[in-house]
Amino acid sequence: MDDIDRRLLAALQEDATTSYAALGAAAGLSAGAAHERVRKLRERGVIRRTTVDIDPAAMDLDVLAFVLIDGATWMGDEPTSTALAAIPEVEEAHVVAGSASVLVKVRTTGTGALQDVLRRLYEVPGVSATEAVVALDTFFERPPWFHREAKG
Amino acid sequence: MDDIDRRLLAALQEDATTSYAALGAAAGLSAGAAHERVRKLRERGVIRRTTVDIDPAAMDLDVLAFVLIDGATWMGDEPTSTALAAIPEVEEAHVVAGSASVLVKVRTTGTGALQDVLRRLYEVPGVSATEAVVALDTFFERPPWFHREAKG
DNA sequence: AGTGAAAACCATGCAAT
DNA sequence: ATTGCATGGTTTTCACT
Repeated sequence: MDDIDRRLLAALQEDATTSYAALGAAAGLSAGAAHERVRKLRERGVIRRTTVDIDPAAMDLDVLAFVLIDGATWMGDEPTSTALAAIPEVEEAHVVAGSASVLVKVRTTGTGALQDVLRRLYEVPGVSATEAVVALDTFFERPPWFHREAKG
Repeated sequence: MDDIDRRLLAALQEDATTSYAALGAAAGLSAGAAHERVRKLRERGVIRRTTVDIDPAAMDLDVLAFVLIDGATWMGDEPTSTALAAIPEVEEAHVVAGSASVLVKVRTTGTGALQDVLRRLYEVPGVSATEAVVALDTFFERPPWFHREAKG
């Protein structure tokens, strides 16, 4: 993981359709060498997948909320993860430190669907209370490590 | 935005390196037609970008926190957005309803760097208090609308 | 809007360094 | 690990439907 790798990752994160020739030019490498480095970045799991970023609004996902979940029992284990992953509207789930046990990010088509997700969250074993923080406007959402300078 | 578009989006979200021939086969279309559909999805902004999903741990981003920000003044406008976007460690920023004004998602290389981000957050005009909820473990993080069945 | 084929372009493998 | 080149596959265009 050197400077060249970081430059390749920055270019790919911005536009993964960039050709290996252009990628090489951006990193000071030939197309073949760029190809080989990217192959290894995938192999090592640094690049987890190549994907498309879809506008949630186009999918009618207009309501975003963060839900702080209090647990009556320990919720940091596998069964909780599986139960939360089974709810498609739950985009992220994290075990957190603080008064809450788990924090989930939820995206739904409306407030009615959000209410339904909260109902399903209460059916997850251990959940004793929830507090929803509803987003009114999203300033921005960007990938981790986006556009940061590749510094040695 | 019909069933075919949803099938194309689902396939691309799972693996954006899929060829148009394979994409067409998955959606019941020729390669040319699949290409044209995807071109239009990009044009309409449904597909915002083609990108790579990078493992944060590979970038030494080991600490994740959600910070609830209280504001002494109205923070729902442009200057706040710009000030928050200027902090690279801030991955997301949302105006929220509830006791807090803004919620940000922050990823840093350690607790020291997190403390530094909190310091910079206090320098954003209007910020009167912050409450950080630190993630101990991430169950999962997936794209919006991931892997949902394309139903009419 | 979709098809099928042609043409331009790119990914991928390889010999050499 | 990188280069330059060859080749096969893919993207992209186009006339037709």
